Amino acid sequence: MNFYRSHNCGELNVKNIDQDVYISGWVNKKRDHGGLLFVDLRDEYGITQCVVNADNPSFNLIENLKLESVIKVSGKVLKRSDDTTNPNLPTGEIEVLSNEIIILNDSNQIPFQVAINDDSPEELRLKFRYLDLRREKIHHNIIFRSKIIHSIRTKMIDKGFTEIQTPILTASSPEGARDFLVPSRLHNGKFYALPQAPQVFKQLLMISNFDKYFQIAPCFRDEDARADRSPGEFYQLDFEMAFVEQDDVFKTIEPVLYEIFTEYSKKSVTKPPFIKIKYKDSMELYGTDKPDLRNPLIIKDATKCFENSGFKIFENNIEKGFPVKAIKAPKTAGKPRGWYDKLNDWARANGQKGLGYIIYENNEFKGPIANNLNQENLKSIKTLVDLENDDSVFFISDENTNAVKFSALVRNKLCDEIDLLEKNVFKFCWIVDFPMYEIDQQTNKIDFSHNPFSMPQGGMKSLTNKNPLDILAWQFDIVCNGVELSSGAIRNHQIDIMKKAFEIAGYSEDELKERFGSLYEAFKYGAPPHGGSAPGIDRIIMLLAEEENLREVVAFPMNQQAEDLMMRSPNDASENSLKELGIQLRPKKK
RNA sequence: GGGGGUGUAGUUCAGUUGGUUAGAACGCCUGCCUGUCACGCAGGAGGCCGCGAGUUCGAGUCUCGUCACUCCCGCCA
Repeated sequence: MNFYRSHNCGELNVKNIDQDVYISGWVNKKRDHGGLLFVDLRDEYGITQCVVNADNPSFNLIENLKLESVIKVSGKVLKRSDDTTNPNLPTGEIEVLSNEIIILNDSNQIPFQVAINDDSPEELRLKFRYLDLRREKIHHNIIFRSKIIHSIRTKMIDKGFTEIQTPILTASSPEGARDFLVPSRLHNGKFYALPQAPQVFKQLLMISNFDKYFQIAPCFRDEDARADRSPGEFYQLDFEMAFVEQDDVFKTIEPVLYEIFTEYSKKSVTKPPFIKIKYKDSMELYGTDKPDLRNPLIIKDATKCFENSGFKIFENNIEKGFPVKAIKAPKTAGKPRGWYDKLNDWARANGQKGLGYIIYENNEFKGPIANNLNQENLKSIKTLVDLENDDSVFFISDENTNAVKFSALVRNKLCDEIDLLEKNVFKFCWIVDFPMYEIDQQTNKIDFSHNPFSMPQGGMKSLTNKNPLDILAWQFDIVCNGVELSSGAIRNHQIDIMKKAFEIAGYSEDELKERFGSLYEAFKYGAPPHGGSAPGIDRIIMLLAEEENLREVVAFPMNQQAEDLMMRSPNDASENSLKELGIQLRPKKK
């Protein structure tokens, strides 16, 4: 009890009848009957109807008060008559008959409705984020976020993890994204970098004999945004364990994710152990390394079916070394011609020449491609994708990388079109056995395909004996409903293997020392084998809150251009600051 | 850096094949109203149709450019 409230706006009920109370909150709604005024007073805990009679000295004041003003209402709790109770409100059986009303802070005309959840322009919502955050849905998302993070923290600590903070102002580390730089005043011309992840620090903590480390870690990357990728900054459940193998990491984090997802959602959740899909298989079956397993469609390689088929377009492609991919669309033979045409248009809009298809109906193959093929080819296709009556099958042919990418799109599109996505379920899987190296598309040179911290499978033996492109890494991702939640690895903790790994990617020992100086040194003093992962907190919450966009689960997000419209960030630096930092601007020509 | 979508009142949206004075709902203002809870009734204000060119007798509508927001690709675990 203090000056402002004896109760909050959500707790009064029939037990409080006849009590003198005082409550404070925002004016959510007013209903003015001339001689009688209803005010819905709102705080975080609920809404209470306050009645203001015409003989109340504050009547005129409140009648003219703008919505979202903050007031304190003192009065008596009355039971509402049966015909005036509101079953939609927890406080709907009572009301507060106002006596004294104090305006604590009045509001200007609000730029968008707070009491109603309509679609306001995102630009306005971000500019007036404090108003937006009052609105029911997003307000609850932020509370939801807090609960989930609390729960994650408890579970990690219960599992024996130690929470440790690592520096924000640090040095550039070689994760691969662009760094945010912070100029140093004490060292003119030098810069701190914000961590892209606490990667190096968590490995150093392993070397420091912290057996199990975790942190709800802020990460900063200067890369372009997506709906599921905040520009600038985001949070990871960063964890690392000493003396572990890949399966130990899996066994540790699987129950945490399973429990979080079952506690905070009504959907059914994959039970541990989550299935493991090899990277290579995932690319082949789903065209992506983050497959949505709610989608039952799979991709088949139909290249052989079109060899010497008489269908010139694909045959020419095959001669160039391009594959043909096939995806069965079950029970779509009855779809009108327009449906197929529309998919064809969609394919063109996505940069393809078209989207071929064959319809299998009444034991006959139909459609433009079918007419070009002989029965033998058609039968091989039927067997390949297991065509049943009334199914159709779609074909993608392009240069391999494009074909794989586009077939993933087609797989999603068809699932969407035929409404095959399994509902009310979170489907987890591990993607494992990522390749250690890949060919850089631009330079045509061998480079690390993930980060260079991972241990190659087979260790030094693989590095010396195998074709680099055949070497797998102890590198894994966890994927849920097509969203990549995290990636992790068993790390490379041995200098000689590291030297060799870098040598293969074309980096000298000097470069290794330059980029990994701290780890390179530390590995000389007894580094335990270790590994870990870092699930994205924002993405987990986005999935659980069933939101399509990260901004809906972040209190103060930036827009897609990485601007904070409310704080007006980024902004110019004052001449004074620049001078002190020894920085002269070099404006880019547009 | 590239591609798609959107841009009309404070907000959500409608606006025909290019054709009078650009509409509706919510919000706002004024008045009325003692039982509403999406209160009701009557009246009213509010528009550089994102911006700039162009085509046309005539542009919210067509063309080009540009800006903003958003989604995607590139980039990024």
